Amino acid sequence: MDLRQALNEEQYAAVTAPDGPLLVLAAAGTGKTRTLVYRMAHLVGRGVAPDRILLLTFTNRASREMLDRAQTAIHSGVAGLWGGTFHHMANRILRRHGRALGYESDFAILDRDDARTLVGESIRALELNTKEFPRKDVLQALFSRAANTEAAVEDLAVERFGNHAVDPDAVVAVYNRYTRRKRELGSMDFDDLLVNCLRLLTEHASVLDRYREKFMHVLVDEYQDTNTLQAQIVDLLAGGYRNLLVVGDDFQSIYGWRGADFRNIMSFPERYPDARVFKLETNYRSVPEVLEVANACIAGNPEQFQKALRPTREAYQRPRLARLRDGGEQARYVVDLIGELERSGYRRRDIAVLYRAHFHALELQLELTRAGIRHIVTSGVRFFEQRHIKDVCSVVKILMNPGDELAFARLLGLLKGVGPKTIAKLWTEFGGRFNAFDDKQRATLAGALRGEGRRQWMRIEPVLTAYLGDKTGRDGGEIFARFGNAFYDEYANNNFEDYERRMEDIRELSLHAGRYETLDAFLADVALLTNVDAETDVQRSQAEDAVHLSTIHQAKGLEWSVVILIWASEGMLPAPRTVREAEDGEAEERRLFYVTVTRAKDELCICAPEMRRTRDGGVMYMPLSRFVSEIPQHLFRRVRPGF
DNA sequence: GTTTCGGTTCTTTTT
DNA sequence: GAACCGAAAC
Repeated sequence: MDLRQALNEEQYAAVTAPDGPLLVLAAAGTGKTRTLVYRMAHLVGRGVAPDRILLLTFTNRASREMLDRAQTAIHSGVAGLWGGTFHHMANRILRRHGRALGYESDFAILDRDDARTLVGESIRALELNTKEFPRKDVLQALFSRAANTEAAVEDLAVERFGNHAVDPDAVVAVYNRYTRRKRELGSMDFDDLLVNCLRLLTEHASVLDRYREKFMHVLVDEYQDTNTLQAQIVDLLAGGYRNLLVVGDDFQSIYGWRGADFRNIMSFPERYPDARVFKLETNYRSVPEVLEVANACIAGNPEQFQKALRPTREAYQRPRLARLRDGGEQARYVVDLIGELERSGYRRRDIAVLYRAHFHALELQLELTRAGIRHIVTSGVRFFEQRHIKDVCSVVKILMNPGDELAFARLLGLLKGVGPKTIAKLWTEFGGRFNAFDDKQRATLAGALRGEGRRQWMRIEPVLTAYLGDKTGRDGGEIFARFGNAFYDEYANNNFEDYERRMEDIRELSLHAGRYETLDAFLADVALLTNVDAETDVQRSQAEDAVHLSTIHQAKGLEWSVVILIWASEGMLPAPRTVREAEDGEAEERRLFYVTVTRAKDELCICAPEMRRTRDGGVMYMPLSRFVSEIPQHLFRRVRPGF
């Protein structure tokens, strides 16, 4: 492997840097992934065993991509290297050592939907479910924010609801109850994974020492999007050998609302005074005209590292700026544009349409369908959070973990004539554990049901007992098929319009589960794999030659020949709520615009409708997004579609 | 007493 | 859609 040949000067310096803390400031499109992959290869080449390396990434997709590429680059392979998201790593450590904090190794992970359910239950139990009191999803978001910023729930409640008629103490009461319920269920939500991992490393020196010793090298991708918990975890883990490499770009920090603090990357040199700093500024991705727009955009956020993206590509043409009448005209314009691009040689898979929020794309989806243009939407609903997926997973969950109240409730709730009351009564009667192997419990359950619900249950029961009977575990996917045949096929057919698609999902799930050695291992992953679908979207759009539709957030780390941004209008981008409520809202929204621009290799087209129908039937005029109008207009090519 | 159904309202971003 | 509420149906 010839590093000199594979890398430019900047990258080579970072890849071959000696041990010790390293900060790589990698602007968009400058070969950041490449640098990380080759650094891993370099370390292994120098004799570091792969299992002494920890690679922390922001998404599962990024982790997989890097490990795949490293595998190719290194002849001896990277088997044993720990790679994944912070949540994955925390999960792995906590399964092993969580007992020190009072958790069993088979603790359940609550996904967002589960967490919301528990919060809702707490609100109800405290009889706070009035019109004035915040809804469960609002409070769940607030609790999450508190965890990720290490703030007190009470402070956030005062800040958020102080001048409304909401009592902060009541919010705290809900929080306490929610926390207690989580403990009762022996479960953790996403945030607990991080919080508890940090606690474990802080309070249990033996655990900390073990991992400090293990991880001789720690590499962190997208460091600008780490929050305080994650930064502390990294500092602790790397605290022994101090071989810490962090890569990031403060200008692509777009997760502030989730507690990410780009000051982590700004202050890295202060926390590690001996850190070497490398800058990657040579951009290989985009044509100069696109980079000019990106550079002009940076100027809007003066308090950040000012850096310039240096182009390497030939001059091409300026990005288009299309001012359109309304969403309908925009949708038709995008369809026409795609046709035009296809005629000039682009494939559909080279094209992405990006937007701030999922609902911005609704109109366009209809128009694309009407025009027969294949497209793939990276949807807002995570694969494993969809109802039908959670329904069939509940069968496996209750089998593996008899104390999983949420799974029990979900499964029984599918039966005709069974509602919350019946479920609660049974659960109490069972003493908080349902063991499908227990004949008496099964008899009680069957006895409590009548009519159609009972008939349905009698068909489900053999699926459970058969599973426990033969203890297969190996062919994990089988149980989904059996449950489908016995009950869910019919249920789905009666309850879902898009029955076909959902059953297809379940077959897919069954295959996926079958790839795991045990169902336990599958379950441990399920909650964290919420994005399985989104991460295969890229491959799907490639394979099916489809236009890719995605939020800007989910486009992070990706690139396309052609990027079309829709709704670059005030009121849509920036999102008004962020500007209003978040401290650095406008700056972060500007970074979002920057991320959009820097995804484009050849063509960038910015669409900005002038009008939008309001709910009450009126019409709202929308100026051009401030992020577009603050940029020198001669950098754009104005287009006026002729209608 | 429970469940189910129908009408209404709102929709930022996600591990 | 999906979350919520109130009314109808079982």
